[in-house]
Amino acid sequence: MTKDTSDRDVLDIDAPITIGGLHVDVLDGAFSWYIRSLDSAVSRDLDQRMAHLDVAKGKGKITALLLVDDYPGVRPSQVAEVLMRDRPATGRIIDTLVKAGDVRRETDAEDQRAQALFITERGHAVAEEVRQIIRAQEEEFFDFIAPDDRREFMRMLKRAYLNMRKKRL
Amino acid sequence: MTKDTSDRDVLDIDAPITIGGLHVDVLDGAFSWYIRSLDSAVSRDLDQRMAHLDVAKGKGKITALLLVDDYPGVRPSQVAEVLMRDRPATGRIIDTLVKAGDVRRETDAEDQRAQALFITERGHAVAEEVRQIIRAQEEEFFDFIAPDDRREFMRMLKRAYLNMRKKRL
DNA sequence: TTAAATAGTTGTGAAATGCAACTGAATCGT
DNA sequence: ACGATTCAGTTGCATTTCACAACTATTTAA
Repeated sequence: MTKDTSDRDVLDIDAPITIGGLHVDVLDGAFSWYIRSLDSAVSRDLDQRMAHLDVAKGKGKITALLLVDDYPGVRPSQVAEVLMRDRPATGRIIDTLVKAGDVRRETDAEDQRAQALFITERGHAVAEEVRQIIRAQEEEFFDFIAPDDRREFMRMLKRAYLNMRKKRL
Repeated sequence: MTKDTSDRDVLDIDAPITIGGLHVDVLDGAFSWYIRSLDSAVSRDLDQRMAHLDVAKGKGKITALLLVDDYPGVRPSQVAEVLMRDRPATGRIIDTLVKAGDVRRETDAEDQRAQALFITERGHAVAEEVRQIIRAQEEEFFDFIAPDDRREFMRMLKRAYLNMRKKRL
């Protein structure tokens, strides 16, 4: 992997993590702990940044909105699979998007049981703003990692995600 | 759909992620999305692996237990800080640990307001098993990454975590 | 043509989280 | 030394999230 550029570091990465006087290194090497903590921090931060939008407060809504924006006519069941949620949960997420006027439900022409989801004009605008916010967060939280390392990090995340998903499904 | 090509190149190192017929990385490709999805997958997986333990279902309980195991006499407020939760939430987590017989509450000798938490024999055994499970998950999870890269990936995670924490607190 | 599978909805209960208000203990200012 | 303020933890409550089960409607298979 790319050698880390220590000269850019503001934080001493090898120093033990100290929180409230405790060296949390106990949990070091615990991949899952970092993931969970990062998720918590990232989610909180995103919620704040998106507080003014109707998709705020919930990772599900954001992903669903972006999915519909990218895939006109996508089905709720497909959204559910991406979200790793069951259909009821997904249906309710879509409910809020529809109620907010960001997404439109139609019955799929080929299968009367299914629905086809479409983004509205308003929803598209919101999606654009969401992407903007995500990019901004990305930029801010990665400013301490060199571009090459950032690229590599993202690649690792993706592989980890794929691996996990493969094993669980 | 406003994904610029440089972003796509970053993500298209490996084959595109396909879920339910959708190419998901065209959709998002964002750090936060991977983090969130990974958290979801990791948590679910950990819950399953720990289903037989009384600390199952919840990242808070696990971290709290390990903390108390490593720091005899630790205070709930310190635990709260590590967990990034408020005191009520932390208190209730500790409640369940106490009720399960894994942790013992004492009043701090130096400060009558505060508590000192201690692991019980049972709790220590559970903590050991938890560590075992975490190590196992880790091993299984990373089997596709070479040890060196694994170490580097962990450093990245740790950095991201520290940076996030620094900016938010 | 009936039976089974699929898409989505509704109902319900459990769990996590966050805020405000409260008790009791320590500390600070005068 | 005493009253006010701060701090540690608890209780109550309101909100959100999520999974599971049961239900309707449509499609597919036997």
